[in-house]
Amino acid sequence: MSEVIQTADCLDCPYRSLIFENLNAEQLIRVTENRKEILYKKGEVVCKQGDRVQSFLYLKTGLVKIFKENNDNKPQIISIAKPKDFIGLLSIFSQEVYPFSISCIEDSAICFVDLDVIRSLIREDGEFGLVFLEKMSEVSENIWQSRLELSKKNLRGRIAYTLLEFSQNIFDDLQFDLPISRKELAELIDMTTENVIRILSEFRKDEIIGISGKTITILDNNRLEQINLHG
Amino acid sequence: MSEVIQTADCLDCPYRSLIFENLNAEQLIRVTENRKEILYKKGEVVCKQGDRVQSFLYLKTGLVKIFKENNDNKPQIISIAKPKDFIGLLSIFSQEVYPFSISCIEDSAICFVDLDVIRSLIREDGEFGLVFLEKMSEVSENIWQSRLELSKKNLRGRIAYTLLEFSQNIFDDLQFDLPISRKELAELIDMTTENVIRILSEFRKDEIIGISGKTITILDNNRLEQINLHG
DNA sequence: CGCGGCTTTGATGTTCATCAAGTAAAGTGG
DNA sequence: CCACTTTACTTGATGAACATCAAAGCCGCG
Repeated sequence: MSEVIQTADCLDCPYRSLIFENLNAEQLIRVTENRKEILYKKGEVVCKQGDRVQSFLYLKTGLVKIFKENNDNKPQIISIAKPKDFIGLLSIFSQEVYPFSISCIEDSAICFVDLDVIRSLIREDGEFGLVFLEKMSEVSENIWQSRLELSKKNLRGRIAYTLLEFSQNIFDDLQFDLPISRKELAELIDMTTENVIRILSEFRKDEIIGISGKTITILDNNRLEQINLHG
Repeated sequence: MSEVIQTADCLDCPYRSLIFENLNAEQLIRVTENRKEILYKKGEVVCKQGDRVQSFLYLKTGLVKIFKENNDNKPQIISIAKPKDFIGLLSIFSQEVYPFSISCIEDSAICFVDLDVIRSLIREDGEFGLVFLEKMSEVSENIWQSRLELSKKNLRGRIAYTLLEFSQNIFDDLQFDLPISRKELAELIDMTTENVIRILSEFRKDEIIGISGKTITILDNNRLEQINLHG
Protein backbone atom coordinates (compact mmCIF):
# COMPACT_ATOMS: atom_id res chain seq x y z
CA MET A 1 0.00 0.00 0.00
CA SER A 2 0.96 3.63 -0.18
CA GLU A 3 3.58 4.82 2.21
CA VAL A 4 4.38 8.20 3.69
CA ILE A 5 8.09 8.85 3.68
CA GLN A 6 10.16 11.41 5.42
CA THR A 7 12.60 12.83 2.90
CA ALA A 8 15.31 15.33 3.52
CA ASP A 9 14.04 18.87 3.29
CA CYS A 10 12.99 20.41 0.01
CA LEU A 11 16.19 22.39 -0.18
CA ASP A 12 18.06 19.26 -1.21
CA CYS A 13 15.32 17.74 -3.31
CA PRO A 14 16.70 16.70 -6.68
CA TYR A 15 13.19 16.89 -8.10
CA ARG A 16 12.54 20.36 -6.84
CA SER A 17 10.47 22.23 -9.36
CA LEU A 18 11.63 25.42 -10.94
CA ILE A 19 8.86 27.22 -9.15
CA PHE A 20 10.53 26.63 -5.83
CA GLU A 21 13.85 27.75 -7.22
CA ASN A 22 13.89 31.27 -5.87
CA LEU A 23 12.46 30.78 -2.44
CA ASN A 24 14.63 31.83 0.48
CA ALA A 25 15.71 29.49 3.26
CA GLU A 26 12.87 30.38 5.61
CA GLN A 27 10.28 29.86 2.89
CA LEU A 28 11.69 26.50 1.91
CA ILE A 29 11.60 25.39 5.51
CA ARG A 30 7.97 26.33 5.65
CA VAL A 31 7.30 24.23 2.59
CA THR A 32 9.30 21.34 4.02
CA GLU A 33 7.42 21.42 7.28
CA ASN A 34 4.02 21.48 5.65
CA ARG A 35 4.38 18.80 3.11
CA LYS A 36 4.41 15.08 2.96
CA GLU A 37 5.65 12.76 0.34
CA ILE A 38 3.73 9.63 -0.44
CA LEU A 39 4.89 6.63 -2.42
CA TYR A 40 2.17 4.95 -4.38
CA LYS A 41 2.06 1.62 -6.13
CA LYS A 42 0.78 1.33 -9.64
CA GLY A 43 -3.00 1.38 -9.60
CA GLU A 44 -3.37 3.25 -6.33
CA VAL A 45 -5.63 6.25 -6.03
CA VAL A 46 -4.14 9.65 -5.22
CA CYS A 47 -7.37 11.55 -4.93
CA LYS A 48 -10.94 10.96 -5.83
CA GLN A 49 -13.27 13.31 -7.62
CA GLY A 50 -15.20 15.06 -4.85
CA ASP A 51 -12.37 14.95 -2.28
CA ARG A 52 -11.71 18.23 -0.56
CA VAL A 53 -8.81 20.14 -2.08
CA GLN A 54 -6.22 20.72 0.61
CA SER A 55 -2.87 20.29 -1.04
CA PHE A 56 -0.85 21.33 -3.97
CA LEU A 57 0.08 18.08 -5.72
CA TYR A 58 3.43 17.63 -7.33
CA LEU A 59 4.44 14.49 -9.20
CA LYS A 60 8.08 13.75 -8.42
CA THR A 61 8.46 10.41 -10.13
CA GLY A 62 6.18 7.97 -11.86
CA LEU A 63 3.17 8.45 -14.09
CA VAL A 64 -0.43 9.21 -13.20
CA LYS A 65 -3.70 9.58 -15.03
CA ILE A 66 -6.08 12.44 -14.36
CA PHE A 67 -9.65 11.46 -15.17
CA LYS A 68 -13.29 12.30 -14.74
CA GLU A 69 -15.55 9.66 -13.29
CA ASN A 70 -19.00 9.85 -14.75
CA ASN A 71 -21.93 7.99 -13.30
CA ASP A 72 -22.32 6.15 -16.59
CA ASN A 73 -19.25 4.08 -15.79
CA LYS A 74 -17.29 5.55 -18.69
CA PRO A 75 -14.33 7.40 -17.26
CA GLN A 76 -12.75 10.11 -19.40
CA ILE A 77 -9.01 10.45 -19.07
CA ILE A 78 -8.06 14.11 -19.27
CA SER A 79 -4.35 13.71 -19.26
CA ILE A 80 -1.38 11.50 -18.44
CA ALA A 81 0.99 13.47 -16.24
CA LYS A 82 4.75 13.20 -16.20
CA PRO A 83 7.25 13.83 -13.41
CA LYS A 84 7.46 17.49 -12.43
CA ASP A 85 3.88 18.15 -13.46
CA PHE A 86 1.44 19.89 -11.14
CA ILE A 87 -1.23 17.30 -11.13
CA GLY A 88 -3.91 19.21 -9.26
CA LEU A 89 -3.99 21.52 -12.24
CA LEU A 90 -5.53 24.91 -11.94
CA SER A 91 -8.61 23.58 -10.21
CA ILE A 92 -7.05 23.83 -6.80
CA PHE A 93 -7.49 27.59 -6.83
CA SER A 94 -11.17 27.79 -7.56
CA GLN A 95 -12.63 24.47 -6.54
CA GLU A 96 -13.59 23.29 -3.08
CA VAL A 97 -13.36 19.69 -4.22
CA TYR A 98 -11.50 17.97 -7.00
CA PRO A 99 -13.41 17.89 -10.27
CA PHE A 100 -11.45 14.76 -11.26
CA SER A 101 -9.71 11.73 -9.82
CA ILE A 102 -6.04 10.87 -10.03
CA SER A 103 -4.53 7.42 -9.94
CA CYS A 104 -1.12 5.98 -10.62
CA ILE A 105 -0.36 4.09 -13.77
CA GLU A 106 3.17 3.47 -12.54
CA ASP A 107 4.70 3.46 -9.07
CA SER A 108 4.85 7.13 -8.19
CA ALA A 109 6.13 9.56 -5.62
CA ILE A 110 3.88 12.52 -4.99
CA CYS A 111 4.45 15.55 -2.81
CA PHE A 112 1.49 17.05 -1.02
CA VAL A 113 2.22 20.64 -0.05
CA ASP A 114 -0.32 22.30 2.20
CA LEU A 115 -2.30 24.60 -0.06
CA ASP A 116 -2.44 27.34 2.57
CA VAL A 117 1.34 27.47 2.52
CA ILE A 118 1.31 27.91 -1.24
CA ARG A 119 -1.28 30.62 -0.89
CA SER A 120 0.72 32.44 1.70
CA LEU A 121 3.85 32.21 -0.43
CA ILE A 122 2.02 33.78 -3.32
CA ARG A 123 0.67 36.49 -1.04
CA GLU A 124 3.98 37.46 0.41
CA ASP A 125 6.26 36.78 -2.55
CA GLY A 126 4.89 38.17 -5.77
CA GLU A 127 7.79 36.88 -7.80
CA PHE A 128 6.95 33.37 -6.66
CA GLY A 129 3.32 34.02 -7.62
CA LEU A 130 4.28 35.08 -11.07
CA VAL A 131 6.53 32.11 -11.72
CA PHE A 132 3.84 29.88 -10.35
CA LEU A 133 1.29 31.37 -12.70
CA GLU A 134 3.60 30.90 -15.64
CA LYS A 135 4.20 27.27 -14.88
CA MET A 136 0.48 26.66 -14.36
CA SER A 137 -0.19 28.33 -17.63
CA GLU A 138 2.28 26.11 -19.39
CA VAL A 139 0.87 22.86 -18.06
CA SER A 140 -2.64 23.95 -18.86
CA GLU A 141 -1.68 25.08 -22.35
CA ASN A 142 -0.12 21.72 -23.13
CA ILE A 143 -3.21 19.82 -22.14
CA TRP A 144 -5.40 22.14 -24.22
CA GLN A 145 -3.15 21.76 -27.20
CA SER A 146 -3.40 18.02 -27.00
CA ARG A 147 -7.15 17.83 -26.51
CA LEU A 148 -7.91 20.18 -29.36
CA GLU A 149 -5.50 18.38 -31.61
CA LEU A 150 -7.05 15.03 -30.80
CA SER A 151 -10.60 16.19 -31.23
CA LYS A 152 -10.15 17.01 -34.86
CA LYS A 153 -8.62 13.70 -35.86
CA ASN A 154 -10.19 10.43 -36.88
CA LEU A 155 -9.48 7.24 -34.95
CA ARG A 156 -6.33 6.27 -36.81
CA GLY A 157 -5.01 9.80 -36.43
CA ARG A 158 -5.69 9.76 -32.71
CA ILE A 159 -3.89 6.49 -32.19
CA ALA A 160 -0.94 7.73 -34.23
CA TYR A 161 -0.84 10.99 -32.29
CA THR A 162 -0.87 9.20 -28.97
CA LEU A 163 1.82 6.69 -29.90
CA LEU A 164 4.01 9.57 -31.04
CA GLU A 165 3.31 11.42 -27.79
CA PHE A 166 4.42 8.44 -25.75
CA SER A 167 7.45 7.89 -27.89
CA GLN A 168 8.57 11.51 -28.09
CA ASN A 169 7.36 13.24 -24.95
CA ILE A 170 7.23 10.59 -22.32
CA PHE A 171 9.68 7.78 -23.07
CA ASP A 172 11.96 9.44 -25.57
CA ASP A 173 12.40 6.15 -27.38
CA LEU A 174 10.97 4.39 -30.42
CA GLN A 175 10.33 1.38 -28.24
CA PHE A 176 8.39 1.63 -25.01
CA ASP A 177 5.96 -0.21 -22.77
CA LEU A 178 2.46 1.17 -23.06
CA PRO A 179 1.80 2.36 -19.52
CA ILE A 180 -1.94 2.02 -19.90
CA SER A 181 -4.32 -0.69 -20.98
CA ARG A 182 -6.12 -0.69 -24.33
CA LYS A 183 -9.23 0.22 -22.41
CA GLU A 184 -7.57 3.24 -20.84
CA LEU A 185 -6.13 4.29 -24.16
CA ALA A 186 -9.68 4.26 -25.45
CA GLU A 187 -10.80 6.44 -22.55
CA LEU A 188 -7.97 8.86 -23.20
CA ILE A 189 -8.71 9.44 -26.85
CA ASP A 190 -12.42 8.97 -26.78
CA MET A 191 -13.06 5.78 -28.68
CA THR A 192 -13.98 2.16 -27.95
CA THR A 193 -11.56 -0.47 -26.69
CA GLU A 194 -12.34 -2.66 -29.69
CA ASN A 195 -11.34 0.03 -32.12
CA VAL A 196 -8.13 0.81 -30.29
CA ILE A 197 -7.19 -2.85 -30.65
CA ARG A 198 -8.34 -3.05 -34.25
CA ILE A 199 -6.30 -0.04 -35.29
CA LEU A 200 -3.21 -1.14 -33.40
CA SER A 201 -3.48 -4.49 -35.18
CA GLU A 202 -3.88 -2.69 -38.47
CA PHE A 203 -0.71 -0.70 -37.82
CA ARG A 204 1.04 -3.93 -36.97
CA LYS A 205 -0.11 -5.62 -40.19
CA ASP A 206 1.07 -2.59 -42.13
CA GLU A 207 4.41 -2.86 -40.36
CA ILE A 208 4.15 0.64 -38.96
CA ILE A 209 4.56 -0.62 -35.41
CA GLY A 210 5.52 -3.81 -33.68
CA ILE A 211 3.42 -5.11 -30.79
CA SER A 212 4.37 -7.60 -28.17
CA GLY A 213 1.95 -7.38 -25.29
CA LYS A 214 2.43 -3.97 -23.81
CA THR A 215 5.61 -3.32 -25.72
CA ILE A 216 5.25 -1.08 -28.74
CA THR A 217 8.01 -0.50 -31.27
CA ILE A 218 7.64 2.22 -33.82
CA LEU A 219 9.00 0.76 -37.05
CA ASP A 220 7.99 3.45 -39.50
CA ASN A 221 7.98 6.81 -37.82
CA ASN A 222 7.35 8.66 -41.08
CA ARG A 223 4.22 6.82 -41.90
CA LEU A 224 2.98 7.29 -38.35
CA GLU A 225 3.57 11.02 -38.70
CA GLN A 226 1.65 11.02 -41.96
CA ILE A 227 -1.31 9.27 -40.38
CA ASN A 228 -1.13 11.68 -37.49
CA LEU A 229 -1.19 14.67 -39.83
CA HIS A 230 -3.77 13.51 -42.31
CA GLY A 231 -6.03 11.47 -40.05
CA MET B 1 -14.42 50.05 -37.78
CA SER B 2 -13.02 49.54 -34.34
CA GLU B 3 -12.53 52.62 -32.27
CA VAL B 4 -10.26 53.43 -29.35
CA ILE B 5 -12.12 55.33 -26.70
CA GLN B 6 -10.93 57.24 -23.72
CA THR B 7 -13.07 56.27 -20.78
CA ALA B 8 -12.92 57.68 -17.32
CA ASP B 9 -10.32 55.95 -15.19
CA CYS B 10 -10.72 52.39 -14.03
CA LEU B 11 -11.64 53.55 -10.56
CA ASP B 12 -15.09 54.51 -11.79
CA CYS B 13 -15.52 51.66 -14.26
CA PRO B 14 -18.88 50.01 -13.72
CA TYR B 15 -17.51 46.88 -15.37
CA ARG B 16 -14.46 46.69 -13.20
CA SER B 17 -13.67 43.08 -12.48
CA LEU B 18 -13.50 41.70 -8.99
CA ILE B 19 -9.82 41.15 -9.47
CA PHE B 20 -9.22 44.89 -9.52
CA GLU B 21 -11.37 45.35 -6.46
CA ASN B 22 -8.65 45.60 -3.88
CA LEU B 23 -6.07 47.68 -5.67
CA ASN B 24 -5.11 50.95 -4.07
CA ALA B 25 -5.45 54.32 -5.77
CA GLU B 26 -1.90 54.41 -7.11
CA GLN B 27 -2.21 50.95 -8.58
CA LEU B 28 -5.50 51.73 -10.27
CA ILE B 29 -3.98 54.82 -11.80
CA ARG B 30 -1.21 52.70 -13.20
CA VAL B 31 -3.77 50.38 -14.74
CA THR B 32 -5.73 53.30 -16.13
CA GLU B 33 -2.68 54.84 -17.70
CA ASN B 34 -1.57 51.65 -19.33
CA ARG B 35 -4.73 50.44 -20.83
CA LYS B 36 -6.89 51.25 -23.76
CA GLU B 37 -10.45 50.37 -24.44
CA ILE B 38 -11.51 49.45 -27.92
CA LEU B 39 -15.02 49.23 -29.29
CA TYR B 40 -15.46 46.55 -31.89
CA LYS B 41 -18.26 45.89 -34.30
CA LYS B 42 -19.69 42.43 -34.72
CA GLY B 43 -17.37 40.38 -36.87
CA GLU B 44 -14.21 42.33 -36.13
CA VAL B 45 -11.04 40.59 -35.10
CA VAL B 46 -9.56 41.26 -31.68
CA CYS B 47 -6.41 39.23 -32.08
CA LYS B 48 -5.13 36.68 -34.47
CA GLN B 49 -3.46 33.39 -33.67
CA GLY B 50 0.25 34.13 -33.85
CA ASP B 51 0.00 37.77 -32.72
CA ARG B 52 2.43 38.73 -30.01
CA VAL B 53 0.88 38.66 -26.53
CA GLN B 54 1.22 42.12 -25.02
CA SER B 55 -1.97 42.76 -23.17
CA PHE B 56 -4.29 41.31 -20.68
CA LEU B 57 -7.69 41.21 -22.42
CA TYR B 58 -10.85 41.88 -20.57
CA LEU B 59 -14.29 41.71 -22.16
CA LYS B 60 -16.42 44.52 -20.78
CA THR B 61 -19.49 44.17 -22.93
CA GLY B 62 -20.50 42.11 -25.92
CA LEU B 63 -19.72 38.54 -26.89
CA VAL B 64 -16.63 37.06 -28.53
CA LYS B 65 -15.55 33.71 -29.84
CA ILE B 66 -12.15 32.23 -29.05
CA PHE B 67 -11.05 29.83 -31.77
CA LYS B 68 -8.16 27.95 -33.28
CA GLU B 69 -7.42 28.48 -36.93
CA ASN B 70 -6.12 25.35 -38.55
CA ASN B 71 -4.57 25.32 -41.97
CA ASP B 72 -7.27 22.93 -43.12
CA ASN B 73 -9.78 25.76 -43.12
CA LYS B 74 -11.80 24.18 -40.34
CA PRO B 75 -11.70 26.52 -37.38
CA GLN B 76 -12.39 25.07 -33.93
CA ILE B 77 -14.25 27.32 -31.55
CA ILE B 78 -12.89 26.81 -28.06
CA SER B 79 -15.33 28.97 -26.21
CA ILE B 80 -17.83 31.79 -26.39
CA ALA B 81 -16.87 34.41 -23.81
CA LYS B 82 -19.24 36.60 -21.84
CA PRO B 83 -18.77 40.05 -20.36
CA LYS B 84 -16.30 40.08 -17.47
CA ASP B 85 -14.39 37.12 -18.86
CA PHE B 86 -10.62 37.20 -19.28
CA ILE B 87 -10.47 36.33 -22.90
CA GLY B 88 -6.71 35.88 -23.25
CA LEU B 89 -7.14 32.90 -20.98
CA LEU B 90 -4.14 31.50 -19.21
CA SER B 91 -2.05 31.47 -22.34
CA ILE B 92 -0.86 35.00 -21.80
CA PHE B 93 1.49 33.85 -19.06
CA SER B 94 3.35 31.16 -20.92
CA GLN B 95 2.98 31.96 -24.60
CA GLU B 96 4.88 34.48 -26.65
CA VAL B 97 2.09 34.56 -29.20
CA TYR B 98 -1.60 33.78 -29.02
CA PRO B 99 -2.39 30.13 -29.65
CA PHE B 100 -5.86 31.17 -30.84
CA SER B 101 -7.75 34.01 -32.47
CA ILE B 102 -10.53 36.08 -31.00
CA SER B 103 -13.30 37.80 -32.89
CA CYS B 104 -16.52 39.51 -31.94
CA ILE B 105 -19.85 37.87 -32.48
CA GLU B 106 -21.60 40.95 -31.12
CA ASP B 107 -20.50 44.57 -30.82
CA SER B 108 -18.05 44.47 -27.96
CA ALA B 109 -15.95 46.67 -25.69
CA ILE B 110 -12.62 45.20 -24.76
CA CYS B 111 -9.99 46.53 -22.38
CA PHE B 112 -6.35 45.98 -23.20
CA VAL B 113 -4.23 46.29 -20.10
CA ASP B 114 -0.50 46.28 -20.63
CA LEU B 115 0.66 42.84 -19.58
CA ASP B 116 3.77 44.22 -17.90
CA VAL B 117 1.57 46.23 -15.60
CA ILE B 118 -0.36 43.12 -14.65
CA ARG B 119 2.91 41.32 -14.04
CA SER B 120 4.23 44.08 -11.86
CA LEU B 121 1.00 44.18 -9.89
CA ILE B 122 1.29 40.48 -9.21
CA ARG B 123 4.91 40.91 -8.20
CA GLU B 124 4.31 43.67 -5.75
CA ASP B 125 0.88 42.73 -4.48
CA GLY B 126 0.59 39.07 -3.64
CA GLU B 127 -3.03 39.36 -2.64
CA PHE B 128 -3.80 40.63 -6.11
CA GLY B 129 -1.86 37.70 -7.55
CA LEU B 130 -3.85 35.22 -5.56
CA VAL B 131 -7.21 36.69 -6.51
CA PHE B 132 -6.05 36.81 -10.08
CA LEU B 133 -5.07 33.16 -9.99
CA GLU B 134 -8.40 32.21 -8.52
CA LYS B 135 -10.33 34.01 -11.19
CA MET B 136 -8.17 32.51 -13.94
CA SER B 137 -8.73 29.12 -12.44
CA GLU B 138 -12.46 29.61 -12.47
CA VAL B 139 -12.65 30.66 -16.10
CA SER B 140 -10.42 27.80 -17.15
CA GLU B 141 -12.39 25.30 -15.11
CA ASN B 142 -15.64 26.33 -16.74
CA ILE B 143 -14.28 25.85 -20.21
CA TRP B 144 -12.90 22.44 -19.30
CA GLN B 145 -16.17 21.40 -17.78
CA SER B 146 -17.99 22.32 -20.94
CA ARG B 147 -15.59 20.68 -23.37
CA LEU B 148 -15.49 17.41 -21.46
CA GLU B 149 -19.23 17.41 -21.09
CA LEU B 150 -19.70 17.99 -24.80
CA SER B 151 -17.20 15.39 -25.86
CA LYS B 152 -19.11 12.54 -24.31
CA LYS B 153 -22.44 13.40 -25.90
CA ASN B 154 -23.91 12.49 -29.26
CA LEU B 155 -24.97 15.18 -31.71
CA ARG B 156 -28.47 15.67 -30.34
CA GLY B 157 -27.09 15.88 -26.84
CA ARG B 158 -24.55 18.47 -27.89
CA ILE B 159 -27.12 20.68 -29.54
CA ALA B 160 -29.37 20.39 -26.50
CA TYR B 161 -26.49 21.22 -24.18
CA THR B 162 -25.54 24.28 -26.17
CA LEU B 163 -29.07 25.62 -26.45
CA LEU B 164 -29.44 25.26 -22.71
CA GLU B 165 -26.11 27.01 -22.17
CA PHE B 166 -27.22 29.97 -24.25
CA SER B 167 -30.57 30.08 -22.57
CA GLN B 168 -29.36 29.69 -19.01
CA ASN B 169 -25.85 31.09 -18.86
CA ILE B 170 -25.72 33.76 -21.48
CA PHE B 171 -29.15 35.19 -22.17
CA ASP B 172 -31.05 34.06 -19.10
CA ASP B 173 -34.19 33.66 -21.18
CA LEU B 174 -36.10 30.86 -22.91
CA GLN B 175 -36.10 32.96 -26.04
CA PHE B 176 -32.94 34.38 -27.52
CA ASP B 177 -31.21 35.26 -30.75
CA LEU B 178 -28.54 32.75 -31.63
CA PRO B 179 -25.42 34.91 -31.67
CA ILE B 180 -23.58 32.59 -34.03
CA SER B 181 -24.30 31.05 -37.40
CA ARG B 182 -25.18 27.40 -37.84
CA LYS B 183 -21.73 26.97 -39.26
CA GLU B 184 -20.11 28.42 -36.16
CA LEU B 185 -22.33 26.34 -33.92
CA ALA B 186 -20.96 23.35 -35.80
CA GLU B 187 -17.41 24.51 -35.20
CA LEU B 188 -18.13 24.99 -31.52
CA ILE B 189 -19.51 21.53 -30.88
CA ASP B 190 -17.51 19.65 -33.42
CA MET B 191 -19.99 18.52 -36.02
CA THR B 192 -21.03 19.47 -39.55
CA THR B 193 -23.20 22.45 -40.45
CA GLU B 194 -25.69 20.17 -42.15
CA ASN B 195 -26.22 18.12 -39.03
CA VAL B 196 -26.63 21.18 -36.84
CA ILE B 197 -29.42 22.29 -39.13
CA ARG B 198 -30.95 18.84 -39.37
CA ILE B 199 -31.11 18.42 -35.63
CA LEU B 200 -32.46 21.90 -35.02
CA SER B 201 -35.19 21.14 -37.56
CA GLU B 202 -35.88 17.87 -35.82
CA PHE B 203 -36.27 19.67 -32.50
CA ARG B 204 -38.62 22.10 -34.19
CA LYS B 205 -40.75 19.30 -35.66
CA ASP B 206 -40.91 17.69 -32.24
CA GLU B 207 -42.01 21.04 -30.82
CA ILE B 208 -39.08 21.16 -28.42
CA ILE B 209 -37.97 24.50 -29.78
CA GLY B 210 -39.28 27.18 -32.08
CA ILE B 211 -37.08 28.63 -34.79
CA SER B 212 -37.50 31.83 -36.67
CA GLY B 213 -34.25 32.73 -38.38
CA LYS B 214 -31.76 33.34 -35.61
CA THR B 215 -34.44 33.46 -32.95
CA ILE B 216 -34.75 30.33 -30.85
CA THR B 217 -37.53 29.72 -28.38
CA ILE B 218 -37.29 26.82 -25.99
CA LEU B 219 -40.77 25.36 -25.82
CA ASP B 220 -40.11 22.21 -23.85
CA ASN B 221 -37.25 22.75 -21.46
CA ASN B 222 -37.78 19.38 -19.81
CA ARG B 223 -37.38 17.39 -22.95
CA LEU B 224 -34.34 19.41 -23.89
CA GLU B 225 -32.82 18.59 -20.51
CA GLN B 226 -33.60 14.92 -21.07
CA ILE B 227 -31.88 14.95 -24.44
CA ASN B 228 -28.96 16.77 -22.91
CA LEU B 229 -28.63 14.17 -20.16
CA HIS B 230 -29.16 11.03 -22.17
CA GLY B 231 -27.62 12.10 -25.44
C1' DC C 1 -28.98 43.13 -59.21
C1' DG C 2 -25.75 39.71 -58.96
C1' DC C 3 -22.31 37.46 -56.28
C1' DG C 4 -20.79 34.82 -52.39
C1' DG C 5 -21.71 32.93 -48.23
C1' DC C 6 -25.24 30.97 -45.28
C1' DT C 7 -29.16 27.81 -44.91
C1' DT C 8 -31.88 23.85 -45.90
C1' DT C 9 -33.19 19.10 -47.49
C1' DG C 10 -32.34 14.73 -49.58
C1' DA C 11 -29.48 10.83 -51.10
C1' DT C 12 -25.42 8.20 -50.38
C1' DG C 13 -21.44 6.17 -48.28
C1' DT C 14 -18.02 5.80 -44.54
C1' DT C 15 -16.69 5.57 -40.07
C1' DC C 16 -17.39 4.00 -35.98
C1' DA C 17 -20.02 1.80 -31.89
C1' DT C 18 -22.27 -2.18 -30.51
C1' DC C 19 -22.94 -6.98 -29.98
C1' DA C 20 -21.21 -11.52 -29.72
C1' DA C 21 -17.90 -14.98 -28.72
C1' DG C 22 -13.66 -16.72 -27.68
C1' DT C 23 -8.74 -16.64 -25.91
C1' DA C 24 -5.33 -15.04 -22.88
C1' DA C 25 -3.74 -13.08 -18.69
C1' DA C 26 -4.03 -11.69 -14.08
C1' DG C 27 -5.70 -11.56 -9.64
C1' DT C 28 -8.18 -14.37 -5.47
C1' DG C 29 -9.34 -17.61 -2.15
C1' DG C 30 -9.14 -22.34 -0.49
C1' DC D 1 -0.31 -23.94 -5.91
C1' DC D 2 -4.33 -24.83 -8.30
C1' DA D 3 -9.16 -24.01 -9.44
C1' DC D 4 -11.92 -20.14 -9.97
C1' DT D 5 -13.27 -15.63 -11.19
C1' DT D 6 -12.61 -11.63 -13.14
C1' DT D 7 -10.59 -8.51 -16.25
C1' DA D 8 -8.05 -7.63 -20.38
C1' DC D 9 -7.46 -8.60 -25.12
C1' DT D 10 -8.82 -9.91 -29.84
C1' DT D 11 -11.60 -10.71 -34.15
C1' DG D 12 -15.71 -10.72 -36.85
C1' DA D 13 -20.42 -9.36 -38.12
C1' DT D 14 -23.95 -5.90 -38.02
C1' DG D 15 -26.26 -1.62 -37.80
C1' DA D 16 -26.48 3.15 -36.34
C1' DA D 17 -24.64 7.53 -36.33
C1' DC D 18 -22.58 10.69 -38.75
C1' DA D 19 -19.93 13.00 -42.77
C1' DT D 20 -19.95 13.97 -47.45
C1' DC D 21 -21.89 15.26 -51.75
C1' DA D 22 -25.30 17.54 -54.45
C1' DA D 23 -28.74 20.93 -55.49
C1' DA D 24 -31.54 24.66 -54.66
C1' DG D 25 -33.41 28.74 -52.15
C1' DC D 26 -32.26 32.68 -49.35
C1' DC D 27 -30.17 36.71 -47.58
C1' DG D 28 -27.03 40.55 -47.14
C1' DC D 29 -24.00 43.54 -49.28
C1' DG D 30 -21.25 46.03 -52.58
